Amino acid sequence: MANTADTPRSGRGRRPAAQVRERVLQAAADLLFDGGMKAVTFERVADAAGASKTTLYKWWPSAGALAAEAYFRRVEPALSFPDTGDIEADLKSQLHAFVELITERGGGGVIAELIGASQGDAALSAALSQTYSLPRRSLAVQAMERARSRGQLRPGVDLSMIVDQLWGACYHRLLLPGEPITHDFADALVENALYGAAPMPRQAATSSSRE
Amino acid sequence: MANTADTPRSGRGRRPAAQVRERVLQAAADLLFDGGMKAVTFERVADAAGASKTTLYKWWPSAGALAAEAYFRRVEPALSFPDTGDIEADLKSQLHAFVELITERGGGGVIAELIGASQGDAALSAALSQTYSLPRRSLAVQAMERARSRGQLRPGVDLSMIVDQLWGACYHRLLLPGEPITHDFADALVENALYGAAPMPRQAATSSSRE
Amino acid sequence: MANTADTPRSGRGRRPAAQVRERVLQAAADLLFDGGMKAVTFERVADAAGASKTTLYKWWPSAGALAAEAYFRRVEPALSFPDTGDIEADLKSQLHAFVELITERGGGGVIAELIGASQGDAALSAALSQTYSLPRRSLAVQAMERARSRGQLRPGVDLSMIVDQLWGACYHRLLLPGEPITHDFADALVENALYGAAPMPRQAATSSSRE
Amino acid sequence: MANTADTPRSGRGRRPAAQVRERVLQAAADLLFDGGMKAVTFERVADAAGASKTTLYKWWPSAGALAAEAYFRRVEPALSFPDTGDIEADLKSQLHAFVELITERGGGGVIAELIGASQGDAALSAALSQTYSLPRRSLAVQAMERARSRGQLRPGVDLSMIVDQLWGACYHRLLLPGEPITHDFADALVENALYGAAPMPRQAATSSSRE
DNA sequence: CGATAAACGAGACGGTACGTCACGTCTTGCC
DNA sequence: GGCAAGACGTGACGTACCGTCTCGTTTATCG
Repeated sequence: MANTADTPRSGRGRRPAAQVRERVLQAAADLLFDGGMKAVTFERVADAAGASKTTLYKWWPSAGALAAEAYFRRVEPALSFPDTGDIEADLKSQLHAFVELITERGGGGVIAELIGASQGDAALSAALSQTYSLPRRSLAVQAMERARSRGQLRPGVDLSMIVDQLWGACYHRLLLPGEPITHDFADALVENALYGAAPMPRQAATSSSRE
Repeated sequence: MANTADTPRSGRGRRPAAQVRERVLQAAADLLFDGGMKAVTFERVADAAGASKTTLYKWWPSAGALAAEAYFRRVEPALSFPDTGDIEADLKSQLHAFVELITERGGGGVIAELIGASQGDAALSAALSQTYSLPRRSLAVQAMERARSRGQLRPGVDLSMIVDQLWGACYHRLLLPGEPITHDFADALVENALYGAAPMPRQAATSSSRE
Repeated sequence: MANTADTPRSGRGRRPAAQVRERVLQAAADLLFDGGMKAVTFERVADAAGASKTTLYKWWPSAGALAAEAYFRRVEPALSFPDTGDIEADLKSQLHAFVELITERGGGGVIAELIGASQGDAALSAALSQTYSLPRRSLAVQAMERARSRGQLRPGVDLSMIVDQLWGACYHRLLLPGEPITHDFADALVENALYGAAPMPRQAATSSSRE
Repeated sequence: MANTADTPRSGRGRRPAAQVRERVLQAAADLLFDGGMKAVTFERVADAAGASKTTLYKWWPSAGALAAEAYFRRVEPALSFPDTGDIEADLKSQLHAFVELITERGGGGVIAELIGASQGDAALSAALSQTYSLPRRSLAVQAMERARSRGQLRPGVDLSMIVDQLWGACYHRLLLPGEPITHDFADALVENALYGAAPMPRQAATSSSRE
């Protein structure tokens, strides 16, 4: 009943690993995009891909990890960070792209489910970190480092924290729904991260905290 | 006539609802705190509480929703927001308490798992919003409104966005691990949210500055 | 959702027992005739009759017993045994009526299910014996006693055994399907019960067997 | 490397089907013989046999069908029909054995419950027909055919009907209790089936019925 | 170039949990 | 005081996956 592909199934014996992997990831992505994470089951993926559960267990530590790989294989991350020389514009541009991703296309739900499933699935958590969150954080930090060297950011600021403040705010609204995720919201995030909410600049900008 | 002492419940007939609920929530909390979300199963909770699955299904739409109620019943939210007149101090104080919650005690993992499970469990998501995230967001916004009326925050700022920028940053590090969640991080979050990362105040802010 | 009757349900207080019984038996018969024995459940009957399970438990020892009473209430046994003076004709007439009952109308399945359920339901078994099988056996035996006194049956024959040989044969084909139950079959049963399958009358018709 | 001796089965993987079937049937028979049909539950059998419910569902369509197979596996049918050349003696011998089975040993109740459960359990009904009633009917009919060819039975008699008249009479008393099932009863059944209850042989033994 | 070993599909297996249904017992509240 | 309403513990139902394991087949590799 399975076997959605057109290739007539070469039989039972050994087949090239790459070919099997490809079919599996295709099937997993299909299931993921119209059924969510809970449709990505070793059982169902094996059936849909014409593969065997044993094979899946050999290559992926959990159904979540398989779903993650299938997802990123399909959406082709396109990891790049513009550098126009204006950090405010660059941050806004990136954040707009992110807002686009998690609101427009079905991607938002999938990302949310992946992050959700990664709590309590160590393998998926590791895969997400390595493939998704760490590279993105790193790119953003590097861009801000360049901006800081150009004098667009104060020297003492923790750049990684700013990543949390921008993207984390979006994830917050994605994972704990209740407030909308809009482009205006993205702009406000960047502006506030740069200029702050206080009416006046800090009087003595040097003081550290918790002393 | 039988069991006067230790077995407080005799047989099969109807028992007071409140009593059953209490036992169920106790059992669910126990399972949750030493086994995580995946230990909170209708099956196991019913068994541990001496209740019946049917009863659980009548009162809770999903195991996740039951876990959430059991969690909040036990950790007694203590929802309050200090108002010392100094919004920076108040925000830091609250954020420190939050950092404390999700790092020190076992609460962090549980909260993370609850949020994780709420992706893909609409009932749990609704329960979390209503019981947890919305009230907290509301308290913080109200405190900042008071601060704004005192002139400590610029009039045009979206206060709800600041909540996302502060707490969302912490959730970001909680749910997509890789960077530590520390008290210094909390302080830096508040300071940057108030004063921004740009070296100079906003250019258009000509009215007053360090001139 | 229940409450199929048109009477608008008189409320919650006490109601005349006879009225309640009537509604319950009607509802049970309805369920029985289009759903078989497995549809006659205390739960469903109570719901359909607008009665309470408590009430049903007070009056019937098991769902099977309730089904039996509902069945016999509806099909009105019409217990009578003709006596035309010709025992062969009378037996055939009765057996044809029985064949009619268990083949034509849906009665056959219900009777079979009742007998089936009575294995393992002592209350139903007792009810069936008392209401159904014993009276019928008794009527047939009495008719044959009259025939014997007229010289139409040999003196030494066990008349109750003949009942088993006639009706039991039909039940056999009803309960262990495989052979059809027809009117020819009924005729053959009566004829063989009267004249035997041996080609000649018993050689020494007086001698007993097992010697 | 582990469990060399007492625990013949280690873990979760696949095990030889025949082995599992054997254990399941043993457990089912045990439950059946001291608890009746209502003790033969997929749940309990699976537990007692150390098997999984899924496995049982794959091999048996209903708990009743499983019980039937377990029963016949244990009581080893020993299907044989003597042929001494005297049909009266042979029929009595077989009927005595049947009476023995359903009265002496616990078999009677089990058979009755199996037949009972087969009403409303199509799978069990089919299994009973195929394994139990049809072969037995066939053996008896064949024996009577041989007797008829020897001239011990009249040519026109429906032999299958005689099976119903003999065994059906016993089932009648088994399933609708009220009259005892004895060896004298068995003898009387055979004698009446052969020689009839009428005082004289049929006047015109050739007439057919219902014309 | 033919034997061997690796990898595969298929799927049965022991489990755990699901969500539902009915049982028989019990309490509450209405009439 | 009796009844409806219905919640309760119990236990079975039939299904879905899990992760492990056996089997037979096919293919690539190496002696």
